Amino acid sequence: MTPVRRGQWQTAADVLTQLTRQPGITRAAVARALRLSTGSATEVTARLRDVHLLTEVPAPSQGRGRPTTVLQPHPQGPVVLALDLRQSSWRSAVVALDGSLQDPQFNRHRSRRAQVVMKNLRREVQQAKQRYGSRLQMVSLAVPGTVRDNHLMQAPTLEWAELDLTQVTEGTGVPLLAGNDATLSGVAEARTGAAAGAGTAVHLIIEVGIGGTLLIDGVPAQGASGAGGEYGHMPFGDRSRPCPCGARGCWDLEIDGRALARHLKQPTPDDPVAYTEEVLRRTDRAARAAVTRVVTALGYGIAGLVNAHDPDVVTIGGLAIPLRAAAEDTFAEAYQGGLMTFHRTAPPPVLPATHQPDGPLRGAAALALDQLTSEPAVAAWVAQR
Amino acid sequence: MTPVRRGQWQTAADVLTQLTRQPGITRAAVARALRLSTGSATEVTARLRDVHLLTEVPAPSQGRGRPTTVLQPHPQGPVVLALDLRQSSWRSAVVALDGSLQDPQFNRHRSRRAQVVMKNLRREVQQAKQRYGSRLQMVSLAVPGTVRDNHLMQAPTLEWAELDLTQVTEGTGVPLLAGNDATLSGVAEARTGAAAGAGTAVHLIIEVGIGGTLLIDGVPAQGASGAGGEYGHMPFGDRSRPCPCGARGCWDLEIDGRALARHLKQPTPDDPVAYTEEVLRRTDRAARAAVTRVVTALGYGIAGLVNAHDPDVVTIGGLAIPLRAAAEDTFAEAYQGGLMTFHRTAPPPVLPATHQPDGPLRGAAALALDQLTSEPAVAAWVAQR
DNA sequence: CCCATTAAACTCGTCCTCCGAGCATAACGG
DNA sequence: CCGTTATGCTCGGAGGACGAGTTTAATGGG
Repeated sequence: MTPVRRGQWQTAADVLTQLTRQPGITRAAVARALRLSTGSATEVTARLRDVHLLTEVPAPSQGRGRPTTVLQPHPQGPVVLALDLRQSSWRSAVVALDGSLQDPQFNRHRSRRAQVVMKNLRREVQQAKQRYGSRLQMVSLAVPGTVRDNHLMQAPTLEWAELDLTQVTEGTGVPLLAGNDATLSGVAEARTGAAAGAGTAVHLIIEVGIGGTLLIDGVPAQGASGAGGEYGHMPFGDRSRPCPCGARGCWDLEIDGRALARHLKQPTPDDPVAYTEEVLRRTDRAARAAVTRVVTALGYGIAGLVNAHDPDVVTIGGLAIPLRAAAEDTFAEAYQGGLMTFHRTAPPPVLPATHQPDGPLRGAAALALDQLTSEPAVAAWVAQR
Repeated sequence: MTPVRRGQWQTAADVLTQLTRQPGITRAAVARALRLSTGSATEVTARLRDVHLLTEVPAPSQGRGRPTTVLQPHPQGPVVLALDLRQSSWRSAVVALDGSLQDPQFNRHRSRRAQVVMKNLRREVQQAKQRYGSRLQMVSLAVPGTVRDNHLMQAPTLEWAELDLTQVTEGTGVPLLAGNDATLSGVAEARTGAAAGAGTAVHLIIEVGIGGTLLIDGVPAQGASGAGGEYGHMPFGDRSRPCPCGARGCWDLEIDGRALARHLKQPTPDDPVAYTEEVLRRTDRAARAAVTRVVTALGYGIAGLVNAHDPDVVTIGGLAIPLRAAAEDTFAEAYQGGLMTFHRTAPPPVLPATHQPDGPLRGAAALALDQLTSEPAVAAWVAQR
């Protein structure tokens, strides 16, 4: 086998990366972005066409000048299977190099037992493998829990024990990329959502507890083993209060349905999300007071994260959006009040996430595409053919 | 986000980067690390020699085989002036491409007034410019305060108002790179210190308050404007307590000399560092109890950061080292107790920083060298000659 | 309706880097 | 002293990117 020369496909890989970042981009736009001469652009696209990585279709003309072409993934090009596992359902989509979700599927769990769910996911992977063969280059899986080296460590909503997620791709030989759903929805926001273009972004999502991630140039800070972003377990709260995670005083305990129930002197709800929505609909003083306390804890915590990370923007998802909306002034006051003085003149905006239901799926796809459009992966794809 | 384009001098830049990471590295070792053929290594070193970026000296032979050469910065090569501004003194050193500190200087402030100190620093820069001419490619400045876009925003120890730091290089045309001292000492630890080789590292240093940084692959998470890493202003403390930074409940207020004084019911000390050292020398019960409280706050806070960032290693500097040493069991208990369960089997080690006094200077140099050894900078150096 | 204008694609010679194979060299050690 | 070993050196060749020159396909004013 001929050894692959260093960087041979670097520019080709860069072109593909552009395609994933801006679906529907034209060849001329790519050339401008990468500062390629038109000659180089001609050559690199021809090469990519030859190896079935992209096709070109005439672009609608925009004013004078010879019309350019729109770059599109090749119909025989590589694809990724993106999976999003949730508490009561799971979703899947096939993703080509432009990041568009094809053939999206939604399925309810019939059983929530880990082994049954795993089996269903494995079947989905096997079907994709059958359908796409060697075009299927990667499976990317979002899960609602702490992920570490493709193992699920803690999944409070699913109530599963530690679980090896690689069984999802077992027998297919397709590489797996598993990640936390909050982290991945953050990736989606940072790439094509409310935090698009931000150098540093903080993403937070409240469902049961709070999840999130720090994103630097669209790349999540995953930590040593992929378990980074557990902001819910920073001790922003009352240190006397134990958290199921094992620590004490976690922020988690101050900002979700369990906190509302505690403030309302009710037992811990079975479904904290539904419970929160219910409390948000109430208009009585006790409910409003409980919401105020939770929103205050949210605003202060976000301010602390802004102090620590100095992001361009903060994006929030899940229950954080209606919670803030229910007490906007309270939130603004807590957020401002928690900021260091010099941040106050132009505090980073706290924006609602734009990808809401698709976030984890799109983020999972984006991280997989990062790998597929790396130089070694492109070189390997060419060699494989 | 922006893909790295492989320019003409990419491999040459890679070689120089290797040199900054491992001073005294041999040509053969570089070739192995970068997977270059011996032919390419010969060519790239010859090219770098031609443009005065490095020289080679015979390496002491290590066993059989033709001896290789040690790569060294060229005597006419580019240099960086590294400056470390402290509360009562400032240091400087000239740094060549191997990161070694040449001509280190130590100076006490005669006056601590901002304008006087700035003038002295400017004079140092001008002298370096005179001595090194166009070889002086960058000035890298560490300051004990929050830095944002080369402006000093807050400097509690210096008691200075907001200050434009670019005046330090005014008139010389040399680019300035200013950064927080704690951040830069973290860079030094992550590159060549206690966190060397760590993918994700958290660095914390207590002097007056606590400073620190998150390092990913040796690169500090600087945030949108360079003010990232203000971990001291996360609300790990008592929310009723206002912080001079403008926020409330800051961790800062729980872990330094000011916290000790509060616990001991004494007025806020003028010099919290000296005060802390004094309390650490005391053996009475009240002092021990105060230290215990502070060390507990330190351990819990670090655990929270570990939960959030999942680092390979945590490095601590400044007063954090003697504080922990004064109550090791207390620290270990708080640290363990604050971790999420799955972190407890193999918690990241909390190691004392190894670069102590040189940290900021070495970190400042390292970040400047990152820029000098980038492909565009190498290409620019070649074009300039 | 034609043609100047415009923007982009295409062609091709050249430069540059890196590779690999073959050869040369400088150490060690029996 | 010579075989072994690791490395450096030389040179032909491959391939990507550039840039200058040319061609092409659109617009829009006269």
